[in-house]
Formats: sequence, structure tokens, C-alpha cells
Amino acid sequence: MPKIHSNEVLNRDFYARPTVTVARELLGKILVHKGKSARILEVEAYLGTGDRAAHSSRGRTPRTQVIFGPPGHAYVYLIYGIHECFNVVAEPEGTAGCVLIRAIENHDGPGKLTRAMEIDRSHYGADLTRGPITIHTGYIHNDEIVEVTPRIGIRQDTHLPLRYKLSSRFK
DNA sequence: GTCACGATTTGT
DNA sequence: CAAATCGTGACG
Repeated sequence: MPKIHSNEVLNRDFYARPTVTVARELLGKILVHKGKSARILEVEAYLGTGDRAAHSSRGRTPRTQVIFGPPGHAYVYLIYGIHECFNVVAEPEGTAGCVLIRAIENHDGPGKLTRAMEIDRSHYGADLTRGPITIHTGYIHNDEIVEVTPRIGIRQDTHLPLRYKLSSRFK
């Protein structure tokens, strides 16, 4: 019998690819934590080199070290002293690159989805292939398309098309 | 040690 | 449009 729907945890190889590829392919995947799960609807790619909007652009620091480490780990940081932002590390070990998760089903906004999923800085460096936070194979509906736009809220390299958003073909 | 600032959200 | 709120990184 053909499998019509799988629900497997994404493996290391999924993440060990170019950041833009990982970003685009994270759309429709399912974020799981503490018994809650929701599809990823919006992401942004932050590149390792030549991307001044990326935290990793000024090299390794205590905060950004995980971005240079092995792929498939969580980069979580505090923004504006208030909100936690959840990122997924991409690229092979030694190369920087990560994907900011901006929206999941029913929770639009980087700070809002982390609160909803109970993700915070205690998960910094967590291995997403092991848990407690995991990302699973998902689905994209036939009437959904991928929108590509500039990233939100940055002040440098503002025109790069690195934001990917799943939205209805109609609307 | 000090200090300016941010990949946001919320309220006026 | 402005406030909230604090860790980070640059500086020296």
C-alpha cells in the first residue's frame, strides 16, 4: 500500500542544505513541542555571508555560535528585551545560516508563536532531530502558493527576497 | 564598566 | 506613532 501521508521527524540531511532551500522547504512542515503542533506558514532566511541583516554577519559570538554549528539545531534569542524568536540552523557545520520561523497556523508573528509553543532561550542549541522540539514532514494544500517578499523589520539588506510565506491561491 | 540598539508586539 | 524592556556586542 502506498503511503499517502508520512509523519516523520526531519533528519540532519534536510537541514544540511543551503539556507534558502531549507527556508522554502520548511513551509508546510509541522512544528511539534509539548503536545502541541502546527504547520509552518511563514519563514525568513538569514544568510551566513554577505547578509548584514543576519546576526551571524559579524562572526561567531557567544550568542551566534550555534548558527555556525551543525544543522538542525535551534537558535533562540531575545528581541527587544521582550520576545523570543525561534530559528532553525541550516547549512553544513562550519557554515552559518538560519531560518527564522515567523508564523505557524493560528499564530502569526515570531514572538507570538514562540509563546504559543512554549519555546524560549532554554531551548538554545536544542537538536531538532532529537526533541523535545521537533519538526515533521507536513503538507501543502493544492490551493496554497509560496509568496516571496523582502524580509520584515530589518534595516540592512532590506530588498533581498528572503521571506517565504504560504498563502491561499485565492483570497 | 558603560551604552546604544534591536529579525517585535501592543496600545494610544 | 510611541512605549515596553533587557541581553548583546562594541568600545577602550
